[in-house]
Amino acid sequence: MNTNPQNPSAAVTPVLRVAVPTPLPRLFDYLPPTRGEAKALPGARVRVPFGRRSVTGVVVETAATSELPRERLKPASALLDPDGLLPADTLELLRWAADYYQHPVGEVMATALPVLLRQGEAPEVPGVESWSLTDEGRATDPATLARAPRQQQLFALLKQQTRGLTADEIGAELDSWRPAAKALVDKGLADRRLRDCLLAATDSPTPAPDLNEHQAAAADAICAALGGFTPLLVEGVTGSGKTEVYLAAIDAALATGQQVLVLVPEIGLTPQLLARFRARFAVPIAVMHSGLNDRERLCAWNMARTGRAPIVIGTRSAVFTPLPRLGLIVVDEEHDASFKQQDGFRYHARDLALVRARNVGIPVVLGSATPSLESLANAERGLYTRLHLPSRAGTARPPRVRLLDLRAQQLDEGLSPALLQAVGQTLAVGEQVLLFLNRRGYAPTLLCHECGWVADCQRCDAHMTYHARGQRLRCHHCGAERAVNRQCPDCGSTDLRTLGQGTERLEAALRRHFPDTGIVRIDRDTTRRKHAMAEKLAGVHSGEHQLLIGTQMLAKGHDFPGVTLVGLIDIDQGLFSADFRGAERMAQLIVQVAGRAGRGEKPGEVIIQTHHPDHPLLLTLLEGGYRAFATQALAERRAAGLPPHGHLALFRAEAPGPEAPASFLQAVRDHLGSTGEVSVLGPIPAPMEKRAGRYRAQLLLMARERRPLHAMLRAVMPTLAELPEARRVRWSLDVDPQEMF
DNA sequence: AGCACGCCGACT
DNA sequence: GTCGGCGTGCTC
Repeated sequence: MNTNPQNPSAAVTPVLRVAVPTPLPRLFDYLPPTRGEAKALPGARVRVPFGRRSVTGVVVETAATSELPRERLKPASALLDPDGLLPADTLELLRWAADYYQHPVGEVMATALPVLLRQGEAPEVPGVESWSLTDEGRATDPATLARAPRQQQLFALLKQQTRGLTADEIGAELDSWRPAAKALVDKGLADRRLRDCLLAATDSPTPAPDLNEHQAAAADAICAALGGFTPLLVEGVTGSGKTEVYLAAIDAALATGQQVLVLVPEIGLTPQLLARFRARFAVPIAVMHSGLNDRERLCAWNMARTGRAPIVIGTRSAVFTPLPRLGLIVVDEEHDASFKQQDGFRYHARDLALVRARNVGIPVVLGSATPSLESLANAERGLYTRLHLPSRAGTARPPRVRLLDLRAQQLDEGLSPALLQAVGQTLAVGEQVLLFLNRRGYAPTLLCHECGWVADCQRCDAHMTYHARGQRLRCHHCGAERAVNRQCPDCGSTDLRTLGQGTERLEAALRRHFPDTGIVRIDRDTTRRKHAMAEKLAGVHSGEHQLLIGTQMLAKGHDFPGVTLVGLIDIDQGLFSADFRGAERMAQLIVQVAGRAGRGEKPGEVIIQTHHPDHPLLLTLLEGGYRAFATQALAERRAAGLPPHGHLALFRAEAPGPEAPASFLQAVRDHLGSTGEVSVLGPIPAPMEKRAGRYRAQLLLMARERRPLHAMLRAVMPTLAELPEARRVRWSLDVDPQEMF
């Protein structure tokens, strides 16, 4: 039915090999659209019939023949991008990633495209919606809005910015501003119009500051590498001025007309960072983060694709952004776990940045105060150029770190007398204190003192956390929530006690000890509201709060110049993590938290409370710093054959009952076959077997060399979806897993 | 994943 | 008599 008798050249008509958004791990072949003369090029989207549906796919390649007989091929119904869409290097990266992570190529293509393009819309958008003052508004005295403070605030904001502000930009400054915007529009003072989505270039760029000798050497090394593939690892202690090094290198790349891609961790994309980039460069910047709406995201993506955005800053998924003149990639805080996607297409953006830089032939800069062991190993093998920023920029000096032995100490809600004393002294001289505890809520356990009953989550293998605010029990793994029991459900006793400390309890204890001190707690519970985080941080900077309590939210990115004392309340559970990466994460966390101390003029002090002051991790970290820890940890990984001295792949499966995951993974194991080069562990239940009512199991593959592991995966993956056991479970493969749960 | 087909239980 | 449960098969 598909042979066209009027077209004698049908035999030479190319076949389009199309990535279709489906979990099936292969391409689908189509004939070119019968109408329209433009040729469908690789990278262009096509509308194709797929089963009974019509979907948007991406042409990955064209071929002379198909494995299927031609008469079984359907023609594509439309070519959506006659002039192409994804450039060759982006397509190459996506195909490479689909193969490396053994993820269905159609889903990989789909994750790389903004939603609107997935839905078939045209890439060129007229602009993003923005609000600006009308001529009438500009001529209006703000005092006339005195009775409507919200409108007045919005008015003042719009007055500063003639090109208009998007919802995202207004939202960063004002809460619930939409009614005010509507009121201003109704009065004719403001209107909604379309503008481009770029962060405007500044008219007067801030001149580059003088770099110290280490910064200058690092920047020079990056600049010298421009034009060829070179990975560079910038190891800079907290406060050593890594960002200035990036900025200098970016400046050099921009000067030659190239584009620069900057990848940052999820929480790293702060207004402060953007302000810094914006103040420095006389070019517009495209920002790609989760706060954008679909149209804004497409607009930014298209600005990058068409070369109109010289700088693109984004989180993980920005690594796939098409950039025709890409000359440099920067991955800031390269050790950060948020570069690895933890569900669906489980790619690592840092690793893909390396692949992309190699494909394109450009330098890639990885920066961190606490580099991942993977990157350190590559540096040691001579694969990366290693650049050091050993000293803090300016006058700031490294903090003094002290272990505080908790054994046999009289603790008050987990606080030792020595720490309390140090906190008191620091507050007394008008300096700020940061206390870190990686556990939110009041107490992690609610226990019956009569019979030993513990409040457990019904759907997870976990205790409920007691939250004093609202008297609720919450499961931090599935989100289940219920009122706290008044009586033990087993024995009826009313003597229910809370065990252990969370940040909420710590806050209560500290308010008792320091009633006259401004105390602020920063964790997921206190920053849920939209601008709560920004407000709390502002309160810290203004000096309204002197004592900060927080979870690891506080450990990353934020700069607190007034903090001179940092206390880590309880690091012990992190010392004995079941995950082989636990020690690395713990060391990074300690160093990053400690780095919050004394970044201003005054020297800092760090106190680490522990029941294990002789723990080798702590001793090594204190005596030799992160470098010494890393050297030792790498030796241990080598001995155990673990990454980076070995390679892992993890099959996970989950189902409502415990049997199905185990039998599916056993079937996978049976299909893997055996080679001496890959060892297979499992199936074993996940460390927390039951979570959100589902039972989880895993099968771990370990190999010294990557090649036999990937060969095995490639051989087995196409058959797994066909297994009858696969129908009974949700399953996935995680290549280079970061977390083992 | 969708989406349809197909063959068995309780309802207007 | 049908509406609908989820098993199984297919998607160029």
